[in-house]
Amino acid sequence: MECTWPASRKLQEKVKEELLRGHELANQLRSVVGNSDGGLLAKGFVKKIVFSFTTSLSLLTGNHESKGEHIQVSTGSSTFALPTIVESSSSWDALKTIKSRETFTDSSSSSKKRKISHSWSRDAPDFNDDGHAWRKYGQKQILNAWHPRSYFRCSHKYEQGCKATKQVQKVEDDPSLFRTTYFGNHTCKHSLLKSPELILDNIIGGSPIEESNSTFMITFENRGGSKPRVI
DNA sequence: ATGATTTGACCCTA
DNA sequence: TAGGGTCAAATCAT
Repeated sequence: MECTWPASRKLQEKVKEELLRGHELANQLRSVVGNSDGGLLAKGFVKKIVFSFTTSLSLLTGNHESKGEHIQVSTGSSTFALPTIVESSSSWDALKTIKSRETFTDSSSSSKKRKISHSWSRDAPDFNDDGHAWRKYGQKQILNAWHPRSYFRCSHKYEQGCKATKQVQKVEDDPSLFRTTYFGNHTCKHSLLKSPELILDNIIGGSPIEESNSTFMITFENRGGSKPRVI
């Protein structure tokens, strides 16, 4: 009956920290690459990013034995599986905090809605600091969720055909945080980069990551812009 | 007056 | 058919 909630939560917090850090560094890397050839600076950032994600993945794979369940993480060009860190039978709530409906698909889950191939989500106290102009076009109460989900599209959708959208929902465990899930790339002129994709070598595989030969791509739909914006 | 938000209805997908 | 995603008219804010 009782689950391993506290331990899992602590772990999740750590993982979240690391992933956010990775994202932060990725943004810096994009700036560097965007302004110049990159070179050594870019390499340094890439190393740090790799380390962040390595730490996260080690936490996910090292301390908790998989029971055969996996979360599929779609990164656009590739999909890899991570073992879940919750007990399969004990904690639906915990599972919910980890799995975004669109970002992750669980083979045993009953998630019904459309599959989204490019998405990325983050938890932050402020959901409107991503440097883009968004326009809210809907809000819905979601089944089994305490908080409604808000739907935003790029303000330049019609003038420039930008297809970027995002969904914002309060984190159930921590209502002071907003979980923002981004879909699609910004194609509007205000975007600094067209497709912020990072290809990282030596990541993942389930084995020591430094020694892995696999390659995977991380796609961030949001950009660390500087333009203050209003929703 | 204009643009943004709200909200109920409708559409689409699993 | 249920439920998430989007539309669009009404309302609100500037």
